[in-house]
Amino acid sequence: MVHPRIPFLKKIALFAPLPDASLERLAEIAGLQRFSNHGYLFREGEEPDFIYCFIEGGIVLVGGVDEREAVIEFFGPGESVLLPAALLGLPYLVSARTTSDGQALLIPAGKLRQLIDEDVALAAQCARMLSRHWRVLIGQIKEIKTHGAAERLAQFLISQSEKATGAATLTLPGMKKEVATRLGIKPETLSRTLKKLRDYGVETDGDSIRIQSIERLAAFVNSDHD
Amino acid sequence: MVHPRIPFLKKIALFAPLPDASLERLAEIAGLQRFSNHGYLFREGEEPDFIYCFIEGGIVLVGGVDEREAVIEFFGPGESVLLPAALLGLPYLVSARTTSDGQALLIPAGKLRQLIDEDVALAAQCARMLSRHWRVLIGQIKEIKTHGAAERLAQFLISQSEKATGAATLTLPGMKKEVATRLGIKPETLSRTLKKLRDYGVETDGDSIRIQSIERLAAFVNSDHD
DNA sequence: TTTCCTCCTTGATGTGAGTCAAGGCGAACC
DNA sequence: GGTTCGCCTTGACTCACATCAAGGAGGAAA
Repeated sequence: MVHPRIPFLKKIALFAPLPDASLERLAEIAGLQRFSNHGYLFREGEEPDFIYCFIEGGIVLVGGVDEREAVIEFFGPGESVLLPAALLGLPYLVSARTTSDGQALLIPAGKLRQLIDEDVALAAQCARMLSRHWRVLIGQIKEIKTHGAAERLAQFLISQSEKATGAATLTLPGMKKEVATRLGIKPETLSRTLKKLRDYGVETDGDSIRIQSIERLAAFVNSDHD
Repeated sequence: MVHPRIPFLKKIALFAPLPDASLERLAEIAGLQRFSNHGYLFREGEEPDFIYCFIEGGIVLVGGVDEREAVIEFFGPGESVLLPAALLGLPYLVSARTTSDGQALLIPAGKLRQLIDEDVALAAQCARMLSRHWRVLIGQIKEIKTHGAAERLAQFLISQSEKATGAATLTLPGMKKEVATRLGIKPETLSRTLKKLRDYGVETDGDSIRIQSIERLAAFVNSDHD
């Protein structure tokens, strides 16, 4: 008798590699929830109730408020957020705004904290996933500190395209103004910078972007162009 | 018969909360090593051999090379680095330059990867420590994206002082030029910015800094001062 | 003492991105 | 249809920080 939520758990990178026994324990406590676009799933400063694992649709993690808002990263299907806050039982450092309709698995933070002290497979997998997140953030910090706006945008576009070579088409994971603060720039600057990248084979049409050659863009990122 | 390296392990935040059984397993594989100032402990791109836990002295984590160098963070006694790379078995994303003489516990990455799949206490503790690091990095990203140079410097000085109120004296954790890139600015700008902060009660004398009132500095960070 | 470093500071000038302000464009609604 | 509203783009101007260039201060070695 397999639990009906197991197939959903298998879609989440954090849980997919776990043995059946662990998955079943998680399935017991997990809940499925729909959400709609342009809302907040949770806000900075709140106590951690759940971790969110996205089955469909996605969110953008933002820190700070209004004019001092910093977009940390976009998250979509298969990804999960809030593990750090849940494990430590500390208030969220960020808010999550939905970027589309969708549904998410919610795992209660308290129960997860219990499980992690009893289940090696789960604990080890959490550590590995957190390690991956750490590396993503390090990459972002290096990029902000060492590259200008145009290079950061180019790198971001490359990271958003699944392919690693040739031409690619992608859809921006959120509104342009969210993409702008993800890159640490203003919407006006994003607009101008996208125009500059036309010279390097980047065509824009609304929130859909076409890269003529990923290699060419990548060359631009790594060039010193003094 | 207690292992002689256990007292050292107890000084490391990552391991301190672990039960004796876990500590003994770690003690078996750990080694103690001295290092001297102005050298590299490891470099970006290398395969992970060890995680480094600092007993005495410290390092600065830097990404990139030379003129495109980004200082990620300073680490000192009780702290540890490279857990993410070790757990995933992926090449280092950063290099470590020593900022003083000192000694570190080295834990072999391969052995640690084995242990973590067998020892719940260790795995859970790694997950918690990685969660803490995640939150530190998120804080840094928010700060870079939402605050100007003077505010970032002020916040950094506050974070470096142990106290949370009143007056404080602190020593910069590295050379001024390293502090500068930690803040995402140039050494010249750091110099000028420190001068500006004199108006807010920050006195500089070489690498030693005196803050007259932490509350006053904190107020400056959070003010919009338009 | 001298030279020769390396690190830091200071001043003059340059520039990338921010700010301010106007308008375009599509979606939703009456 | 027309109106409104939110998102994006564009242009003119500003400013924070970078760059370039010239010392100064301290330490090490001869």
